[in-house]
Amino acid sequence: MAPPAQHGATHAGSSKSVAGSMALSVVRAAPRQGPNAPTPSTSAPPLTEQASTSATPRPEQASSNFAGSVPKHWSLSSLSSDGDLGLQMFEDIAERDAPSVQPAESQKKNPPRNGVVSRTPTFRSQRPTHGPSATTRKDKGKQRADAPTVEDESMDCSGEDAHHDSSTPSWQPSYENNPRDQAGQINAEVVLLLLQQMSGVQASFREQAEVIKESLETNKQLQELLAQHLKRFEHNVTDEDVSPSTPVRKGKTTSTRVADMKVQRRVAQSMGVTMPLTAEEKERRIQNRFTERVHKHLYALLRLKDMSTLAKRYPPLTDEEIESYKNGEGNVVCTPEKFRIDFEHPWKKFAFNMEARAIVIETFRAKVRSGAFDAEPIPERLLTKEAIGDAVDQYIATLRRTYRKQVEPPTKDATDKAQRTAAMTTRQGTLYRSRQFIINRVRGLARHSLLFDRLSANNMSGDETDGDSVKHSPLYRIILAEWQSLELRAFLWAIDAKYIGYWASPPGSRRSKGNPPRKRILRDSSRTVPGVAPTGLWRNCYNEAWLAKKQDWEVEALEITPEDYDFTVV
DNA sequence: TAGTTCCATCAGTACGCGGC
DNA sequence: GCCGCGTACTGATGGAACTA
Repeated sequence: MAPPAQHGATHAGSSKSVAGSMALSVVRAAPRQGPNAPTPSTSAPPLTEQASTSATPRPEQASSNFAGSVPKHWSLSSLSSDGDLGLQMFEDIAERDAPSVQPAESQKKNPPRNGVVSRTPTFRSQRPTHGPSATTRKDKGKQRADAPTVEDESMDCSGEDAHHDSSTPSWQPSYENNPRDQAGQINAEVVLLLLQQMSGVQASFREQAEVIKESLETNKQLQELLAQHLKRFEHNVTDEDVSPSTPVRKGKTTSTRVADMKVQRRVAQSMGVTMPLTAEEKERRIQNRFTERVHKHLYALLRLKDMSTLAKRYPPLTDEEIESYKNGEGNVVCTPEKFRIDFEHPWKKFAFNMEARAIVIETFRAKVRSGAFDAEPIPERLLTKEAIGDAVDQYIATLRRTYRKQVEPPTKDATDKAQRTAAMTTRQGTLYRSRQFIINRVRGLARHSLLFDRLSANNMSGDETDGDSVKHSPLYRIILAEWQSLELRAFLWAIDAKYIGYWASPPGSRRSKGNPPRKRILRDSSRTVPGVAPTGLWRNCYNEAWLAKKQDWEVEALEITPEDYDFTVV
């Protein structure tokens, strides 16, 4: 596979350019090493989750397979209602088996479409073929209209519907009163039919039991998986170890933990589960809303429509103005009506700015007291002068940055460089989240969460636009992170291929909406940068040549786990 | 219309430097 | 040594683009 040839399509195109790279040799070598090789096999088209987890039917599969054997409104959730399930099963079996004992005339009325039984391989396909085909079930509505319904057959059992008495088993010894009973040969056929019918019903019950058992097992596995995710989710919030056997890197930043939580939420969503907000997320929302309100308040005091006029509207005070302010002449004042900030002088030590700061705080408190935010009140603990002051100070730092940019605009090169850097950082974040997602979503990859617990977005390799301009669809040239070993790179690219596979054909639905994941390729011209090496990884995660260049104390600080990590991707 | 990726921009944090 | 400021780095956020 082409390295992160995240799309299979890039394999061929990049193979030539990648030929000289060491990474390719690893990637290419993988298929020859067999399935048990330590490096992941990535030569095949990106594996989908379906392929990787085909041994056990997923809940989506289970429920869809079930659709062929139980009424359509039935779902996994129905498992909680045994009584209902039993009734639905009985209805289904009775309906399904009915055609086998229908009078010839009735069978002519409802022949299987195309005369053949065409089915997809489902649980049901393992059953004896005496049941109805999937195509006959498709006509269920019409069949119910034309042929006896389940309810009709139930009535037959009670002997209330005379025209079914020859085909419907009854537990009452009725042959003594049945005219045809007197012709013993007919009775024998009836008995034979009954025996066959009972045998079929028993077999159906056994099959249904198997289906339910499998479904319960699938459901149980799903619940276990979700429980694991929830546990990890909570763990991310509390930053406590799940167990001694799962060492977790403590150095993850708050924002990375937030990103991890979002990934967990997306994983749960892909399984049809909505996770409740954690305490940390609730607190963050409150804090963010508070900060946003303070910012808007300051923005209103400055009477700004947008940031573009900040420096023009608020030039620094002249020496004369400063002197006048100090003397209290009243020519230069800072009031809510004539609010002003001097972005050249210090924010917390320049008297004029100190007064401006106090005005922001007091007017915001007055705004709160007037009931401006009563719809979604701000907690009392955030209404202190200190808390409001902190929020103001943070925003002033941003405003000062904006001011300086307007007074001394950066050069185009500097702007371009900053934009490229920001874009690459964002892509690293996207890469991290997508890798986290597939690790958490695909059961067979779950064990690699141990590795990802020690990684952050800034540990991912970067990339840059391949070529002078962005084309559609754009190609991104990988920037290698020097600290990563070849095995780790190959593993990460294999994970990327998995994600592409999942994105292209998510289980139970069509291709994912939205832009495709970016295509990343390795070129001969690909740059190598030192990158940010995480601590606590296994020794085969780090590049030996890179380690050899490090000082002893630097290597020690990495706290390398003295074991090899098993990068196998199945 | 919804969900995803991308980019540009905003915002928080850490660190270095200089003045006091 | 402390404090304020500037800078760089990093992640979050919002809107555009895109597609099912």
